[in-house]
Amino acid sequence: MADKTAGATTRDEILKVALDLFTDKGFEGTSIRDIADALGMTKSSLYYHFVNKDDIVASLMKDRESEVDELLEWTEQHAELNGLLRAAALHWLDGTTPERIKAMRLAQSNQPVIRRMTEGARSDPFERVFDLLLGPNASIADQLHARVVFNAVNAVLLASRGVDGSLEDILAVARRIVVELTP
Amino acid sequence: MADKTAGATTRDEILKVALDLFTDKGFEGTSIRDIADALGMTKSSLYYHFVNKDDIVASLMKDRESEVDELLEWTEQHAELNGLLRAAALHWLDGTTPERIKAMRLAQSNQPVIRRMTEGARSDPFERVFDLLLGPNASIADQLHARVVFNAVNAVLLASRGVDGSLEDILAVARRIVVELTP
DNA sequence: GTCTATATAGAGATAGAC
DNA sequence: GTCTATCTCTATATAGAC
Repeated sequence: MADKTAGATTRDEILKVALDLFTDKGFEGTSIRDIADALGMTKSSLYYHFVNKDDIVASLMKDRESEVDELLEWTEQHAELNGLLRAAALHWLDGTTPERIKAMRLAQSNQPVIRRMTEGARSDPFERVFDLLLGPNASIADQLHARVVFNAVNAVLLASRGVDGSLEDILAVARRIVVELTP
Repeated sequence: MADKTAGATTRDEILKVALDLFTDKGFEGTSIRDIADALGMTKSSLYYHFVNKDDIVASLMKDRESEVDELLEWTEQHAELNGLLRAAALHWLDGTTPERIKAMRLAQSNQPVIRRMTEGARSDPFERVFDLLLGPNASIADQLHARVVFNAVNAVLLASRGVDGSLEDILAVARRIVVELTP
């Protein structure tokens, strides 16, 4: 796409640094100045690349949208499968990259901000996936259970404070959980 | 303790309102003014009851400390039990009150703030519990898995965005998850 | 215990030169 | 594309009267 010659493009560098800071200190605990300092540039320069602070985190989230669309498509194509919940959850798991993990951490660290920014947005494609997985008559308990299955990676991330698991460790445990929860 | 005559004490009223706002809009997304307005008083009045904004959220968390201490004690007393992980997780589950759930939501909504406020504090008693549950030679995977088991309620809460489950629904699903994960 | 008034600092954001 | 300088607003927090 872009004419990437030597290092990374400035915009990508900004996103990279912002992702780390937002995840660690929180969106509102991170000032534009913090990001600029970490990059060795001034606040003003950031506004050349992004119209405002929200725009930075919006860009971070936009990068992941297509993945959920792909999941929805996959689920539609396999709607008749037996054991669809487990299969879909494992399919989602198999697509988990380090980038997605970072985005998950970002979202977990900034729930109120993400909620604010996504309310009024397009309807969550994840909801469509659950409709397909569960059918129209699922109990509340089954709805909750299915969501936990699908959020296995999130659950491991949430629980992993204090343990320094590698990406492989996290995915392996998430996979084990998915299997144990879907007999 | 306090001479509670008519309504709740003002301090408790403040904590109640602050808990809701911090959970919904986030700690830094909620101003002292927001809290004061919701209570029909002025910002200054809040500073009579709490030395600063951090103090409010610190009080909120302090209220839960004894519960973890109790869990640690229970685990020490049952250290020789077979199936200790499941038993301890279910014991923890059985002590889950609406107040604890709210505290969990607060913590999940404000991870960076909580981290900042608890770093350098006393060592997490939860860590001691996991030491007892796992022993010294547990693999990273087993450590992660045990933490997920214990965080079943958190996992359900995290996954339950978009589903309006009652307290009973949430606890029932969490219990089911604990059982399924601990054969 | 609650108020009015105010101090102070830091945030996000813009203008305009280079 | 990055800078300096600056604007403006809002936040936390305090002083002191009642």
